[in-house]
Amino acid sequence: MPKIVDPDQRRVAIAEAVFSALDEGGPRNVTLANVADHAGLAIGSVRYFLGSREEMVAFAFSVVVERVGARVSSRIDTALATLHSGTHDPDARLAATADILAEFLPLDAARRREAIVWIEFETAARTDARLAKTSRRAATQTTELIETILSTAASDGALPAGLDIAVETARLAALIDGLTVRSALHPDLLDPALARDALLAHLRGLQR
Amino acid sequence: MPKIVDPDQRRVAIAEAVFSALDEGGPRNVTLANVADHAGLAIGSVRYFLGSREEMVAFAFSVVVERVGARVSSRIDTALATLHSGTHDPDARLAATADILAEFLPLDAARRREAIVWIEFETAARTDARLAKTSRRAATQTTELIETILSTAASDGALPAGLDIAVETARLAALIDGLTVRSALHPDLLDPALARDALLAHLRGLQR
DNA sequence: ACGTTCGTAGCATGGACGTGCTAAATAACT
DNA sequence: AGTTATTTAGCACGTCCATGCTACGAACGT
Repeated sequence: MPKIVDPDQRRVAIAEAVFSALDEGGPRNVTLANVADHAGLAIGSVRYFLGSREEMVAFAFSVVVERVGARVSSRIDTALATLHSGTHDPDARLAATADILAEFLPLDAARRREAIVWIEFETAARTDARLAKTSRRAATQTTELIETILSTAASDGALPAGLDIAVETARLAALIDGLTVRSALHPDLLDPALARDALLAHLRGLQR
Repeated sequence: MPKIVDPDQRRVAIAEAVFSALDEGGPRNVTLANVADHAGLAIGSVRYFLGSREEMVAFAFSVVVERVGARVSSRIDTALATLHSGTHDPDARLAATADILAEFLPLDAARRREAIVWIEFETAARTDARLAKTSRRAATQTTELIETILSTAASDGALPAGLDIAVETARLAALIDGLTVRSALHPDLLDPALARDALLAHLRGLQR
C-alpha cells in the first residue's frame, strides 16, 4: 500500500494519535511508541514523517491551534453575516456574539477533548521554547478577536459609553479561558449548560 | 546534623524543592535527583521522608492547596471584620471582597510561582488518580467560597434581585481561574494591574 | 562510653525512551 | 519485468529514571 500516501494527511493522522495519547494519559503518555500504536503505525513510520519527538509534538500543537482557529473564523463569517445583514436588535447581536465565543468552549465531547489538548499544550509551552511561539500567537489571536468584537460593538453603540475596552477584553478573555479550563478539568462542577449560561450572562451584563 | 530534624519541616522543604523543579522545567523536571538537588539533599534522604516519587508529588500538591487555602481564609477573617464592623457602604464591601478574591490571583512573583505550580498540578491531576481527590476538593472549596460570598451579599441586599447565584458563582469562579491562568502563562498579555482591574470591574458590574 | 535509632549516601538493577542506522517491503514508473 | 523512490520495520545503543537494598555516619539516651 505504501506509496499512495499523502504525507500531510499522514502527519495529521499522527497528530490525532498524539491527541489521543495526551488525552488519555497526559504528557508522559506521549511517547513515540504510544503514538505509533494509536496511529496503527510503526515507530519508524512516525519518525519518517515527523522526525524527532519534539517536532512531532510541536506539529500536533500547531494542528490544534489551526483547527480551533478555523472553527472560530468560520463561525465569525456566518455570525457577521447575520449581524450586518440587518437588525440592530441587541438580542440578535448578543446571540451572534455568543455563538462565536461559545466555539471556544468545550460544550460537547469533541471540543472537550480539544480543550484538554489545548490546556496540556499551553502548560507545556511554558517551559518548552519550541511550543512557546505557537502558544503566544494563539493567545494574542484570541485576545485580538475579543477586542475586535468589543470595540466594534462599542462603536455601534451597543455598549454603554465609558467602558474600558482593554479591561473588558481582559475580563472576557479570562472568562472564556476560565470556563474552558474549569469545564474541561472539572466537568462535574461546571457542565456545558452552566458554562453557556455564564457566558450569556456576561454578555448581557456587558450590553447594559 | 542528622538526628534533630523535624520530619514535617523536612517534608515541606522537599515540597518547596518540588515547586522549584516544577516551576523551572515542568513535570518532566520533577525527578528524585532534581528535587534532591534543589533541596540540597541526597536522593536517599528524600526517599526516606517521602517514600516514592508519587507520594512526594502528592504531598507537594497538598502543601500548595493547604497554603493557598490558609492565605485566603486569613484574608477572609480580616475582610469579614471590616465588613461586619460597620458600614454597609457598597464601596467598602466591594474592596473587601476584592481583597479576598485577589488572594487567588498571581499578583506578585511569589503568587505567580504558586499559580504555576497550581496549574501544573491541576492538569496532572486529570490523569493521576492520586492527585485527583485533592484537585477536586480544592476546586469545590473555592467554588463554595465564592458562592458564600455571593449569596451573603445577595441576602444583604447588595446585589440586584433576580440574579442567578449558581450562574454568577460559575462566572466569577471562571473569571478568577481565567485571570490566574492567563497571567501566569502569559504575563505579557495580562499583567497584574490589568488582572486586578478586571476583577474590580466584574465585582462592580455585579453590584448593580 | 556505648549501643541504638534516626538520617544520609550511594550502588546496582531493571525498565522505558529517543535516536542513529540499516534492512526490507511495496507500488509506481519505464 | 526491472528499477527506483517511498514507506515501513526494527535492531542496537546510550541515557535517564525509580526503586530495592545495603552500608555508613551522627547524635541521643542510658
